Amino acid sequence: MHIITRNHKHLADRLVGRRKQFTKGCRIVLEALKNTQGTPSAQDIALQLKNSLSNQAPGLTTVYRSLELLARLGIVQVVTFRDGERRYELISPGEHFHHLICEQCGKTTRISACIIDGLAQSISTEYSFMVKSHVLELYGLCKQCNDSTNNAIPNLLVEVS
Amino acid sequence: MHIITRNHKHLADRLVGRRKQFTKGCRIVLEALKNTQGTPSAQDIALQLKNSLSNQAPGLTTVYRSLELLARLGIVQVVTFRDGERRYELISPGEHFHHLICEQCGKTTRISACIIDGLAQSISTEYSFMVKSHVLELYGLCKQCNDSTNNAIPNLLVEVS
DNA sequence: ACTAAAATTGAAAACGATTTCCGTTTCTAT
DNA sequence: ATAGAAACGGAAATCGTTTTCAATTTTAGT
Ligand SMILES: [Mn+2]
Ligand SMILES: [Mn+2]
Ligand SMILES: [Zn+2]
Ligand SMILES: [Zn+2]
Repeated sequence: MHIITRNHKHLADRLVGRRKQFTKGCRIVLEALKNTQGTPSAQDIALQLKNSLSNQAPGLTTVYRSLELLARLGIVQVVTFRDGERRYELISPGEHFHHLICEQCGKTTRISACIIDGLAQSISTEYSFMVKSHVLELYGLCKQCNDSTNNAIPNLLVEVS
Repeated sequence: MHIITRNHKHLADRLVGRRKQFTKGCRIVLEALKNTQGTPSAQDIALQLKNSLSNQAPGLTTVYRSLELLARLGIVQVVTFRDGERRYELISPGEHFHHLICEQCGKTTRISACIIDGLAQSISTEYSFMVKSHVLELYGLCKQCNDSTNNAIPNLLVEVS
């Protein structure tokens, strides 16, 4: 906890609004996100903490509140896939990711490829809209699922919509 | 056998799949979508129908069921913005849209500009992932909101994150 | 260290969108 | 007309998330 406090001390200065402090709960949630790969939901995190920390684990409410703060601080990205559940992943401030989501096995893959550069410019001129952020998620089949599906039903159509 | 069939009717429904017919409820909901611009939620639609058709209006449950069928038929696109509420809009089969969402006034604009063409190909080769569909939504400020918030800076800035 | 004020915590309750249940109504085919 | 199948709709359930609020912990002033 000392390490994390030191590493993110600069963030503590920016705390404004409801949540004012970078608390132990936040530190624990941040730690959990660091140690987890994937894109867990708040309940995933709370459960994992309950399993690893038992009675020391922060409650679900605190997990939600911590995630909200971390997101506001810019070190957590909130992502929502088709099931509507909010999921969270660690980022560096200013960074963002997109995802490949397998519709069959549910596996998600972070990708940093971003296509916004030209688009934002053309949107700006065509619609007079200032793009400040964007969401891009790609749905389809991962290699394994695509292979196994093609074996069962050979030559399935390749549709890009 | 009648008793058993009746008691487990809901299970059988789930196995076979739900909606089978294009019913009056669907027709009414479809009509409502045609006459509405914007991207209404199921509750928006139900309320509007209640206002216009009074006791003839389909109930909220039927609105949900109709929207589900219309989406499955490919003539309704389901979109979810940051508030997580599902919204619906009419499309031609195979068609899809993206949106500009003003973070200040909430105005949304459909755009048909699509960036998937090159991306799906490069994703396929780099990640062996078959892209079948995608979600792209752009958040920012519409012209009016941008002008009123930064009247000091008349030029439209393009911030891409 | 003491103490009062401020902030955080978490269990329970509230919330809101969506889904499920199930009795009633409508449709369809004979 | 009749029976079986499907749809309807209101109530209840579900589920992720937020709010409430009393208790606890932390902070800041002395
Ligand atoms: Mn991007
Ligand atoms: Mn597209
Ligand atoms: Zn897969
Ligand atoms: Zn606006």
